[in-house]
Amino acid sequence: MRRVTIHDVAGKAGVSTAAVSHAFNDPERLRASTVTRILDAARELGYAPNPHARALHSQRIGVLGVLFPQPIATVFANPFFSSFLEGIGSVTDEQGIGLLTVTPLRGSLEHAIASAPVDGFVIIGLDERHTEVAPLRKRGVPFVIVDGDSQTASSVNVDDESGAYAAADFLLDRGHRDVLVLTFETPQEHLDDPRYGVGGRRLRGYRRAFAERSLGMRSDWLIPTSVTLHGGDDAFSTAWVRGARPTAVLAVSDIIAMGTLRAARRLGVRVPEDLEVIGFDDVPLAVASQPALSTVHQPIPEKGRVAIRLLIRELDEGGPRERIVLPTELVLRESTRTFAMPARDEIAGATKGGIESGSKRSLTRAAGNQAAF
Amino acid sequence: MRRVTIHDVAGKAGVSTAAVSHAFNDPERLRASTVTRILDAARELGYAPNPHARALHSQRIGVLGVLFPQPIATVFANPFFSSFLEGIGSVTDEQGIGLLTVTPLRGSLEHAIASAPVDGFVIIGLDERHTEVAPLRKRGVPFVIVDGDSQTASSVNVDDESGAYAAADFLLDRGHRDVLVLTFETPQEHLDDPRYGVGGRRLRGYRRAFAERSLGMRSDWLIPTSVTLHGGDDAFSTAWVRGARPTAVLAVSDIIAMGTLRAARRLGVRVPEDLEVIGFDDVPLAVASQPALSTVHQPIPEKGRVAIRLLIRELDEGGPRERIVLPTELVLRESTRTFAMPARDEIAGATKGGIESGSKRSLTRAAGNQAAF
DNA sequence: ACTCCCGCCTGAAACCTTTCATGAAAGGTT
DNA sequence: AACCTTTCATGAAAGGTTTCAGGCGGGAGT
Repeated sequence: MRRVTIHDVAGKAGVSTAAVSHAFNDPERLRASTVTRILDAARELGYAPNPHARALHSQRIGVLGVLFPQPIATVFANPFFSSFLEGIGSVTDEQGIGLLTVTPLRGSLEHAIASAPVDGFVIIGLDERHTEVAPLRKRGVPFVIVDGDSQTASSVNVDDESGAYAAADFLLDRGHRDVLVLTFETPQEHLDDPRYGVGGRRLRGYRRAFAERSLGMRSDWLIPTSVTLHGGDDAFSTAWVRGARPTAVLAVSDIIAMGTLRAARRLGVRVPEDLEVIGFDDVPLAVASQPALSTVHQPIPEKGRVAIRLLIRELDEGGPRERIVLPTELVLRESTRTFAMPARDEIAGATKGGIESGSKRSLTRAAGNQAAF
Repeated sequence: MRRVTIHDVAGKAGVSTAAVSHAFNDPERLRASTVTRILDAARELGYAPNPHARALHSQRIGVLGVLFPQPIATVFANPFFSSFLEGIGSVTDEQGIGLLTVTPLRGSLEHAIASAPVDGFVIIGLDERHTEVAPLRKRGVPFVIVDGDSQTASSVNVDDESGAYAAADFLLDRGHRDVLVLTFETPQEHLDDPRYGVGGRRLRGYRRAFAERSLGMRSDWLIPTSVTLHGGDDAFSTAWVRGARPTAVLAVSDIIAMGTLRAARRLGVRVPEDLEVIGFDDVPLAVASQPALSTVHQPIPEKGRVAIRLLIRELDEGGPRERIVLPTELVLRESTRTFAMPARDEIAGATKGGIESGSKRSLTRAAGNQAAF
């Protein structure tokens, strides 16, 4: 059973293939009666233009790729990425563009990139230094880098350092000195390198707040762990069991922070009375956790939207390269002690757009100031 | 700046284009030295085979689509789908297959389907009755239906009815009579139709348990709501404000149930003392919620894995059509009163494979039969 | 002396669509 | 009646790859 092609339709409608093509792409050029005749024939045969053939000719497939360096299972397990994809998807849906998640295939990201039928990439968690990215440039495939730097492409980042600084500053201000810091697992030599990804930049923010008070971060209280509930749970409880008695925790990611919350509950440590916890990201769940998580808010879906719009613009108009930095903002909820209780409607509104709607605007650094709520 | 093609490489390496093709696809056929010469030239020029051209010829693009009837933002906002995609992704990654999320583009699912460059579809939440699906059949594009029925294609389902029955049965057994039922928003005429999707089947399960005791479900206590935290929160608090005083809640989805938990906390209703709550799905978060949610477990990632494997098999070998029904199982945690406290390691293990692995003493009746995989 | 086979490589067709340049028919003008 | 414009439709090329069916030069078998 061969697939039905434009020729079959042309035959059935008694016209040339060119006419069929026009009927689909530029019906104005044909007499109306011809168009309907062709379309009828097409429907009857179940014909739809072959996307590959079309793409071959037009050099456009109408699909954009989102490139992750992790296996896809890791991606979907992480609420941060879901939220990010949600932002991207809201734009692509509306623009009629498909979305391909590109992850290492059989472990090879290079292969995945080469064989992805897409017009361009949003790349997250990887930057130009990585060997997989360079060939894209060479092949002239446009891309936008998120959470990373680029000399040649547009990038979208968030003011990680200021956000992290604000969180640490807040805790140190309240007198905390025994602060446990939970960070991403990274090759040790890069752990702290601000050029090396999000983790490095956040850590630098923490460090600055310490340094300003002539304090140091204890290196054995800087614990790398995996970005899962379990990772945060494990990191905290292990430290606890070994005798550490922090009065506060700074986590570079909300899921890690939420794992800490869980461990604390199990260990009978009260949050925020005995332990204050501040995460990073403000994933949609942060507001729903128990106690609601204080965290450094970054506009995750917005980040996706901005990135994909930049990419689309580059594709359509070859717009100029841009480097965008979105603001971060410390949001205090129940995992830190505050006098102002969190507003009720913050909770109620969370599912329907919540945080976004409010105050945030300036594209550079709103970070450093305290919560807007 | 034209894209580099196979001709350029052939020219540079001094061979025919066919040789270049072989170097990439079937290097055995060429002398080793020729292969390296060609590959070197290719690398130098930054050549990678054009996926569209390749697909045009081979009739295969190496991408599978997951078809959702909702906008993509809704999809990624729902942990159920994330978990489902996680399962699918674990297989596609390993098999070297790309994954395209196909959602209505500019509101048109039909258009999205026609223009998707994929070799086949996993369709969820839609079945053959829907007009969008029929053309696929006609065009000979293989697909597998999840959570729906099909006369002609393979399908993967879960024993919704038995699972729901078990939940309702459990509550009624304990003497509850004032049970609030929270269900999906659906065109009213189909609300209860078991042929009409997952919601209908679950409702039927609840109803059966009621009927067996000659009880009826009060129709004004059957509340349709949106599948979000907010939806569950809202549905419960609205009912409460209107004077309803249920002693138990059955929700057809965990997110709805979790919304209920949130509302109850706000209203000062203690769970499980004053109110017992049972969800459906057992999303990864259910175990992490506070209190941990009792729910009807369904193997979500497994469902994805089974579906995609079925699809791949059909593509590769044209395997026969199958209808798979995976079991569901009532899992009691903290949102219902039990004497057995939930095992500690159930919580700790949740992030790393959790539920599946161990401890779940089958609390009622594992519904359905074990899957083929 | 002829055919066959071998190892390595190539020419050209096929995959399906879009688009450019062109042609034919119909209708209007002088 | 001759000529010009429009309007509608077409033939053929192009887009990049894969694969089928050889070709080439020479050694082995008969």
